[in-house]
Amino acid sequence: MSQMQSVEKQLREMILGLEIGPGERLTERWIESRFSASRTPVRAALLRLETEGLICRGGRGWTVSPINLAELEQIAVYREAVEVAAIRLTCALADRTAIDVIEAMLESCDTNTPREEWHRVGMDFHIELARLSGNEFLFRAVRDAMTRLSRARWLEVRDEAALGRAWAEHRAILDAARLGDADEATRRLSAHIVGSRDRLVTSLANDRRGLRARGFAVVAA
Amino acid sequence: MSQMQSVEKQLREMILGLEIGPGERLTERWIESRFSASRTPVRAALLRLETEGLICRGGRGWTVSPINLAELEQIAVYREAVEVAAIRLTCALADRTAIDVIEAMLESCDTNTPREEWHRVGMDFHIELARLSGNEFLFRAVRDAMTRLSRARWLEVRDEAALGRAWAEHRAILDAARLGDADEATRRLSAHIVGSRDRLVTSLANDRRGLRARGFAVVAA
DNA sequence: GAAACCATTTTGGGATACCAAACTGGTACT
DNA sequence: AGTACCAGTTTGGTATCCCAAAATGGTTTC
Repeated sequence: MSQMQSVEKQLREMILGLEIGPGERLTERWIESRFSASRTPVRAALLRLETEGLICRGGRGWTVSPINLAELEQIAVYREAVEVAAIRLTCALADRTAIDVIEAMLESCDTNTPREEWHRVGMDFHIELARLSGNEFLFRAVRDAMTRLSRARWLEVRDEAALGRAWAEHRAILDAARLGDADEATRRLSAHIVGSRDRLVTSLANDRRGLRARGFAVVAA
Repeated sequence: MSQMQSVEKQLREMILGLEIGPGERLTERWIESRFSASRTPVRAALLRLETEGLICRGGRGWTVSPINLAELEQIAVYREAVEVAAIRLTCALADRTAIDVIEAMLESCDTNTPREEWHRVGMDFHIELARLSGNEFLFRAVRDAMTRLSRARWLEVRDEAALGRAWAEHRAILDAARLGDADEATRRLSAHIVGSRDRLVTSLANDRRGLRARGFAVVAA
């Protein structure tokens, strides 16, 4: 793997894992020394992460994108449109057995599963479901949207009940899709996404003070 | 403007303007000398154009993305989902007077207008309509999709009647949106996009031989 | 004490040198 | 004639150096 890819991957993981907090400043020189790479691959990696929305140019220098509540709401609208289109395509497929693979993914989570795994599976559910549509653009759109939501979802305070409810909603969506009932699957998926958005934004808005205290920039617009 | 932006802009225009044909190979050194820039900004520009899908890594070196018929069909599905979501938001707006600006854009085209202008307005119609939704992600999605479709649409053989029909469809979409009739606007928009896609793919598939003879790579998948 | 000013440092943007891998063209051998 | 092989060239990937602009911090001035 080239240094460019290596730096990009590691830096993305640090940002998504909140090892570098939202709003923190980045300098090319720091990254350079941190990953023992020269500036050329570092700059290439920064350019790519910028298009992913994980970092942005903050006047002079680079900034890890703050968590933006208005943006989270817009992303929810966007992903709803795209995920609905994807599941409608999937419901129209003759062979929908691949849905079982996604269901198995859900089943692999139980009360002993670490929170980090729940988080990953929760994202992958939507991403893999979009992949089934066979449409590369719908798939990428969902994957990119989930990447942008990842940090906010990790910060969201979710109790055991909320996790279980989301899990059940995922199951219900799959059940409708397996039967090829596009309208029902769409209704359930839309409700799930809208519900997720509301809980997410509410949770972050409430914790905004605490998150800022931990050094995480959470902005309203 | 930085050299990076300058190279990116000029190279994008050359690709979209088919001055560099689909499928052609690019070398960093050629671009370097062509635009009198060093490899650093050239490399940055290439990385950005890659994320736009205008160029791709072809094993060794860079290749101007071929026109891919299967991809065009997938993009049509994608943009339909996104544009429909956008126009529904727009129809729900209290103030829809901005629609008149788009209508004025359409009106500026008549039989004396050069073909290039028709092409640009045809794209901008969809982009600006998406912008009205106020959702940055829907807007970007439409803009990026139209960028990817741009070269193919330019190559499409369209007679006077087809241009007029598309123009009338655009008008009809605006009329429904202005009244706030989301369902009717959606129906007309969907039909328009599906029709465009069919004409586009059919036209390119028929002309594939001729296009290849002109040095334009047109692939089926 | 605050504000204006200037020297120093830091930073991103750009230029260039170097390298290993891949490609090219020709040659020798069968 | 065809094929295997090899030297030379080209190319993207990387490291490093330079530069102008912006930030920084201390000092002077009012």
